[in-house]
Amino acid sequence: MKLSTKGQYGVRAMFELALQHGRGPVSLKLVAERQDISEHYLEQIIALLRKAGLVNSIRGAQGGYVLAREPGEISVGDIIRVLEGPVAPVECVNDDTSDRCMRAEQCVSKMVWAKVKNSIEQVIDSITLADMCEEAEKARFEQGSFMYHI
Amino acid sequence: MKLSTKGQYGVRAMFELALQHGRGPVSLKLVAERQDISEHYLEQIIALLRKAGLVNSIRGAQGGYVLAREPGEISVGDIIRVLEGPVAPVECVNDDTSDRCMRAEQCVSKMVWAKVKNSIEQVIDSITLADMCEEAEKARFEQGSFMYHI
DNA sequence: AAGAAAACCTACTTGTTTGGTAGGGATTAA
DNA sequence: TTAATCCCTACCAAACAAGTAGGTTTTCTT
Repeated sequence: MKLSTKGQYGVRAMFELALQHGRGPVSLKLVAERQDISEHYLEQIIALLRKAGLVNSIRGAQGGYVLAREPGEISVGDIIRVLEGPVAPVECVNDDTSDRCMRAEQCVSKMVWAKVKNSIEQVIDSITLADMCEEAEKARFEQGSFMYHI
Repeated sequence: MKLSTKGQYGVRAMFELALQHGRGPVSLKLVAERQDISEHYLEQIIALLRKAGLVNSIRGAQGGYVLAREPGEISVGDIIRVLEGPVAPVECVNDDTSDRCMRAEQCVSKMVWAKVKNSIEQVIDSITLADMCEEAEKARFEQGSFMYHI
């Protein structure tokens, strides 16, 4: 049940863009620096997010990336699905797959995976970048005490 | 957010043992056949479950495996943690790791992963093999109509 | 017009994991 | 004693992860 760095980096990069939202394009260099991610690797990740329509790019000097929608309109789930594929823990509970379940016993395990899938989706689809920004703002005021009550 | 076949096969094998619970040892051959899993591969998987104390083995002819505890005392989470490691979607929310979070921003994403982790754990720790058997029994009576309302 | 800052692109690399297979040895019921 | 069964180590091919390398193209600034 692991997330690859692609998903992690992607969320962190998008969060960084959300923090700067409304203040013009942000260069990848800055994002990579602030989030401590290899710039070149991040380039490949953000290319996927661009193709998926979650960010827009501005080329040339002083260019960079901006969120394609408001931070409140982009959820963690949107980002993860682009970078990691569908959240189904096993293939057979994936909506895209027309995979038939052959026996009743398998159905029972399938039900377990479906429950896992739903609970994950409920979490990641309910948290938007705006929520994360708000949380960060809150943390800033609480002066680090935040770290102790995650 | 994928589960490897190891986890899937493991749960299905344990479920099979639960169905036969109380009726003596079940050979790996039978389990593999019924669940359509490579016997040799399953051998490696069940070895891990044995070392973790979830099943006991009886060697020799007419031997096999039995659950080490009652089906109601073994959760899906117990099985998955043995075969897939801790359920933390990212390393930094793993209890075993003494990984310090360096910046407040990272904390925000960390909080997201912690929520995901908790919701997964709540599901897999609350479903026992006994629950799965009960569900299978129910499905048997509903004569296949079960398949359509997962 | 020149230079630099940026996005964009394809290919390569290195190590790890996955999902097994091969080939035996040890134990025990019949 | 023999067949069924668990037990063990080693090996393997393919895929994936997490980057690096080395460019091209676009556009702002001077």
